[in-house]
Amino acid sequence: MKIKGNFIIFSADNEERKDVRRLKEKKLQVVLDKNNSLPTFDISNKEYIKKSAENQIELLFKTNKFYIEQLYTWGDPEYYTSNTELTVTYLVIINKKNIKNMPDSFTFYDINIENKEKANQQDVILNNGEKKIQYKIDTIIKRNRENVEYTNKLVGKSEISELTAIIIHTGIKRLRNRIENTNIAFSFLDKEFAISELQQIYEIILDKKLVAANFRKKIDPMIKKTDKVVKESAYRPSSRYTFNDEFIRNWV
Amino acid sequence: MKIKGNFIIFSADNEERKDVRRLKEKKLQVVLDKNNSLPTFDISNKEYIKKSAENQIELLFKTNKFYIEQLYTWGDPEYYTSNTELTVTYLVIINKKNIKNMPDSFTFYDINIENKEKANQQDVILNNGEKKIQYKIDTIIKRNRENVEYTNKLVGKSEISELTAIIIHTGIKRLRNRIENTNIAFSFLDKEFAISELQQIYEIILDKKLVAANFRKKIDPMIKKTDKVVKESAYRPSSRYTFNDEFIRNWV
DNA sequence: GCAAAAGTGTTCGGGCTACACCCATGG
DNA sequence: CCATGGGTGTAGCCCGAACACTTTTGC
Repeated sequence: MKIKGNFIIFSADNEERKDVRRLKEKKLQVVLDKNNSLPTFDISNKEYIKKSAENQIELLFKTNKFYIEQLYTWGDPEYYTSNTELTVTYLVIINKKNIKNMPDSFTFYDINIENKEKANQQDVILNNGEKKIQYKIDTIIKRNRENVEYTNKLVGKSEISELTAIIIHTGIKRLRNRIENTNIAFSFLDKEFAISELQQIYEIILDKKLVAANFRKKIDPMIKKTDKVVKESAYRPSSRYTFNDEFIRNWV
Repeated sequence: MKIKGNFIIFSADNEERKDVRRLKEKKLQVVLDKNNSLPTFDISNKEYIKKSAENQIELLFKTNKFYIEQLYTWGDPEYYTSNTELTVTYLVIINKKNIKNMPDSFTFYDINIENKEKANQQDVILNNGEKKIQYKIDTIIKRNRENVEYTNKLVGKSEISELTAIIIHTGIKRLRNRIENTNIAFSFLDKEFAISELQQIYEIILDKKLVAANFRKKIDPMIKKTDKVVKESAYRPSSRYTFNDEFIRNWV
């Protein structure tokens, strides 16, 4: 049986400012290889699988600063045109500023998800500036006493494979879960950041606007104020904060 | 590379009554094969991996009523004495009353977790009536800005393999998460049940006593009252309830 | 009557939401 | 001076925790 590992790599990048004076807006991004597939790695027989994954990320981006966790193992032969039969996916969060090098074939695509009213179908547009990849995903929910089962289907044809679309979908769901229960949000940012930057990470992952005053209070125990002050916009400068290492939550 | 699938199968059984008049107490149980290992299945190249897992459970227990979800894929060669190099684990919840048949080599072990005060070490005792398997698990937590990493280690020697111990540990953690966010609790019970039975499922999974009055209110939207009344104990009979199919939550 | 379990109601506090309001900045 | 972002305070609401209390049953 042939096994492959692959990565769903998320990052958050600043878009162009709408107005010189205003804040930069962040976008959630994902890395695709040039053939619209996810970056892969080989699972060596002699190496701890997570170590293989970590080593590959270090090799690809020449940094050891990133978040990584196992996402899911896929084994539906229908998804494949290749002869791989099992794919172990790792979810990675990386701050672009830590990337020292990257294969030419990789590009970061902005993720835009539309059709939010219709929860069972999502229109996704991936955009790397040069190329746009569009697709629709249906979510079918089967509920009964024994189970709640989600099945995702790619609707129609797309440049992207069904498995890739489903992995992106599953990855975003995992991010949404993790951002509420862990400190993953900080992995998107520099060591020191403005609260508004952190809020933007929450907003792009949860895909909704948050009230700044309330957000500030909610994340207060997770952060520490530094004595540094930086101007993000043309307006009042903000203090820089860091992650509070003493913060403990019942991480799941 | 050699791949195996295996199962961490949970069930809840009634213990002996302490007093004829009192309620039966439930115990969380797990299935082990006779060599203290977890039941396995073969991952066929031609079959959807989840289907392989489901088919095997159906074959082993002669029922199609069970809950199943993928738990994790393990690949640390240190864990193995055998020549398997990758193990995909599925978590299964089964109500014993639905089991029509079972291999002789399987037994259900009660799970007792002690040393609760010391959160970083757990004493586990598995007991099937005839045999007791004891072991200790250490949880090492590494926290930093990029990650919160849990590493579990089997302390000392045990009749159970380290991977098996870790899978049980991980399975219980998953159950705890799922019981708060999904309807898995109902998979342990008959279609119709008393609220106290449901509460016992929550209690054995969360490993703490709950206040009946509050529990009742909390789960009220998830259940429907039937007109059936049954005596569980020698005292006031309870109404039977069923899962409310209309109940919708943001299942993760 | 009593103990245990089924079931209802009330109070309290913490956390989230909404929102008013202040300060700081530069165009 | 005004738009925008940084930052504080407060009032209302919902939900969970604690607990008092009633009802039902068998011994």
